[in-house]
This record gives sequence, C-alpha cells and structure tokens, in this order.
Amino acid sequence: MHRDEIPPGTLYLMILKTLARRRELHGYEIAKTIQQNSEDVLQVEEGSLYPALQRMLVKGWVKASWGTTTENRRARFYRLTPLGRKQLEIEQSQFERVVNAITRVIQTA
Amino acid sequence: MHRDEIPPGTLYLMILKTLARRRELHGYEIAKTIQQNSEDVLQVEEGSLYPALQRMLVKGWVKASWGTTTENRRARFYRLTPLGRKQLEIEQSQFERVVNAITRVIQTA
DNA sequence: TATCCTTCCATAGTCTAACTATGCATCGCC
DNA sequence: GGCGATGCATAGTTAGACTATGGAAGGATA
Repeated sequence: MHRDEIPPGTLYLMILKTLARRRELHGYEIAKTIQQNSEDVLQVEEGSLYPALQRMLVKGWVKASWGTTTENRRARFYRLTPLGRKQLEIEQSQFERVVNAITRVIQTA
Repeated sequence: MHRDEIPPGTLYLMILKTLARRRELHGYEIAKTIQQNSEDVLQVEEGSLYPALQRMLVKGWVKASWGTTTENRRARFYRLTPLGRKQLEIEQSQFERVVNAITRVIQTA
C-alpha cells in the first residue's frame, strides 16, 4: 500500500497531539502511533522524526529523559511542556483554518 | 487580519483548480481568485506564484500566451493542458487522502 | 555459531518549494 | 509630482521532510 509524504509543518502538530494524551512516549512509539492512527497512510520516517524532536526540544515544546522500555531497551522518553501544549493549540487551529481555506478554494474555484 | 502560509505542494492544487473552471487567466487573476475564494485567509505571494507557474509550464500542466487584459495591460494568460487536468485529479485525491489521515491522527491521538 | 529482523537513536546531506526583497513597466487618481 | 494598484520576473534565503547511513541491543531461527 502506497504511503504519502507528510506536508511540511504538520509533523509538529501530529507529534504534539500524540504526546498530549500520554504521560510520555519514546520516538519509536510516536512514529508507530501516528502510523497506526492514520490507518497506515502516513509513515513517519526516522530521518524526519528525530530531527523534528530535536527541534522541538530546542523550542521548548517537549522535554526528554532517558529510560528503558517495557522490553528493556534503552530509549529516550518525551513529554509535552506547558509551552508545547500552547503550541499544540496554535498548530491545531492554524491547521483547521488553512485546510478549510484550501478546501474552499478547491471547491469554489 | 493575519494570513497563513500555504503548505508546500498545495499551491499547485489551488492553481490547477482555479484554472480548471476558466478558459484562461493571467497570474494576477489567479492570485486574486485564490485569495478571494479562501475568504482572505490565503495570500499567494508573487514570489511564490510566478516561480510555481514557471515550473508548471515546464511540467506541461499549463500553456501560456501573451495578451492584454480588459484594462489594456500586458499580461501572460495561462490555460490548463490535458496533462494539467490529469494532474489536478491526482493532486486533489492526494490532498484529501492526506488531510483525512492527518485529521484521524489529531483526533484519535 | 551465524544470520536476520525488529527495536531504538542519531546525523549528514539533498531537495522542494514558499518566502522576502528587489527590479521593472504602465495606468489612474489625488 | 507622488502613490497605489496592476502586472511580470528573478535572486537569494529558509524550513523541513526526505534518503542514506551509522550504531547498538534483543530475540528468533537455522
């Protein structure tokens, strides 16, 4: 089954939202969660995910701590910060706003 | 009123769709049409539009011819090619597919 | 034992495309 | 004269998702 590329910018939104409902997740879990929730349409490449998480750390949207998974593997766990939670709201409303606008254009046009 | 940036890739879609229902339009008209149909949410910058039209010419999605506007100005008119029409269908279904997937992620997550 | 898949992290480098800034020209209006 | 709107176009910047690649550790299997 063919997978599509993720439109630049929306990766942040999906990561933020995925983290918002959990206490903490590590990178691999985030990727798998997004893939599953998109019903396999979206595939988050590792070369996209980890740089994005680094940027989000710098921006202060997430915090990270090293730990071990249930399978006893070394992993880095990410948690949303209050700033990240605010950013999520911004990104979400922005997304809806833009998608609605585009939809109007390609319906009305 | 704050305007949002256009997600990379969707500009093609909006231009194609805008041209699909007209015989021909020049660049400035395309920009204004998109802006109006989006209810002023989307602002197509000239520095985005004209390079995009050039690329679409190269791809063979549009044809161009010089003429004069109703206001007697020199302008370049663009028309959709059959290839452009096919591309429109591709872009449109791709857009819906991806947006639906993202929506699932940010609702389910 | 060797091999292979999966899980997990990370970086380097490429590439697309939307952006800002800038330049040009003409028209109408004040 | 100046200014805004109409029109086209290019140069250079930037963000961010991608490919490719590297590593390490676990479990399964031959």
